Amino acid sequence: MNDHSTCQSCSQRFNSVFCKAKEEYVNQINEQKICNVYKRGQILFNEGSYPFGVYCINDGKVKLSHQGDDGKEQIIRLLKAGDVLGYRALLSGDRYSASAVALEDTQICFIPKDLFVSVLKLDPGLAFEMMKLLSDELHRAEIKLTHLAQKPIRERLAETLLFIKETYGFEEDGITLNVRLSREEIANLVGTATESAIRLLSEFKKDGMVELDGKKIKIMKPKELIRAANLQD
Amino acid sequence: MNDHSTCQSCSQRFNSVFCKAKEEYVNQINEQKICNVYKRGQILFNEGSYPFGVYCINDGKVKLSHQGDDGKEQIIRLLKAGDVLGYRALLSGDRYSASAVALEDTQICFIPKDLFVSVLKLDPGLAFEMMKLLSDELHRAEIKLTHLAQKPIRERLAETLLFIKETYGFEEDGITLNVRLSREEIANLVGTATESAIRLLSEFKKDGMVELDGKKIKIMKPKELIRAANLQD
DNA sequence: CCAAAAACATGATTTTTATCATGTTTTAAA
DNA sequence: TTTAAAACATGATAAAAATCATGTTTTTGG
Repeated sequence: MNDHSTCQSCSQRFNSVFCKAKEEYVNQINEQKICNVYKRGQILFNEGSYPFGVYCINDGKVKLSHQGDDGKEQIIRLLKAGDVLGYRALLSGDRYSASAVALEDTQICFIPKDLFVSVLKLDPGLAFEMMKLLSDELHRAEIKLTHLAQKPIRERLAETLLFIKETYGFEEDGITLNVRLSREEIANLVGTATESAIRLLSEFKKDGMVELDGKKIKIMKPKELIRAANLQD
Repeated sequence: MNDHSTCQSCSQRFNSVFCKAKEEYVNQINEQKICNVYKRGQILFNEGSYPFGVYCINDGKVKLSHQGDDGKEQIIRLLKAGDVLGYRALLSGDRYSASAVALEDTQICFIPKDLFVSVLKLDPGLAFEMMKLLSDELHRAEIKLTHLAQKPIRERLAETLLFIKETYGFEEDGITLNVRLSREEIANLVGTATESAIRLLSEFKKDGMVELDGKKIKIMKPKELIRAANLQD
């Protein structure tokens, strides 16, 4: 289960924030990190528990989601190889405000809190990268917030499909979204009822914009999808 | 218009992030900052323009808002004395993604980009404070995102009134919210149509939870308002 | 391979929310 | 002060979206 060699060089291969740290610190991190494999559906951490470090995805996919007051899941981020997670709560000095679950079998490195914090103190370059990362996330969250408040569900679903494409890309065929999400998960990403997401996806299919084959989603007409998302930026 | 002495000691008086910097840097900031007074309705900066530094509110109130794709305003933050703004775009290396407007006559210090960045590089304590600030904002944005996706407007309006109370507090009477916002601005904070916000406020009044006197809003039954907001946390 | 559960799909209905219309009140500028 | 514009208010209507109901298909564990 615990395999150092698996991601000995992960921070080099992928351009995670840790690449921006000074070499000596990168080496320190590589020595002390702990690598694990999480099966599809396994929980990395749970909303409400205390952070003991940060996670860096070596290979695989992870969803980060809030539990709404009525228990409904809201997916707030999708993560891929090279992405870091768990830093928000750690830097705030909070418990986790979201849960992280592997969307497929995933290799993940764990960097202990003390190491992370001490390197962050000694290396302004890494600190800047973290600030940039946080700023970018904040930006994304604010845009999403505005769209959630102002755009109809049809547009938000189109935008979500494009976002999934941006995040995980296509399979070798160049049209199939490279991730398997349930309709419920798509709904929880869009912020709508599952039935609504299903219905709209069927509409998109009827319009020829997508093709549906179980959890496989093929983007047939990207340009029309962009129009359906009604994006100005 | 430009008055150094006005807020010579602002970073001491209010507990802004800059207090956490080392004394020599605080002094440097105090020397180089530029203070201005903005009249109610005046723009500090506009969405799409480039940041040349960060702003620190010495006294007064500011709203930060996005322009939705159809031109509708979405207020994403309310700021008060001691708060810093403009750092998100600067740290991301972006243009401003939001506009800042004074809600009343407001004293604001401007700290040039180069100074801010150089102090940030030299002082890990300040860098940590900035990371904490960003993390907290990100947290707030994610919670708001979930509520926007999952809660009905009535609950969100109640929550917004409580949020205004948390941010600006009460007037001397202990019940009147200490800020004047138009119904439209309240709607743009809640994320709904102006008429809906007006209607719900009237309902709250009928239920005896608030009293309305023009733009003055009095919170008569805070506990019932908390119940109406249906907050678990 | 089979059975049960979960996920998907779609129609009908209800609820929520936005929009439109119209009148009143407040605010601000001449 | 007066007057036009903006903000506020509220009813009526339309549109959007959630919920409920029911059947089908796909997954998954034994």
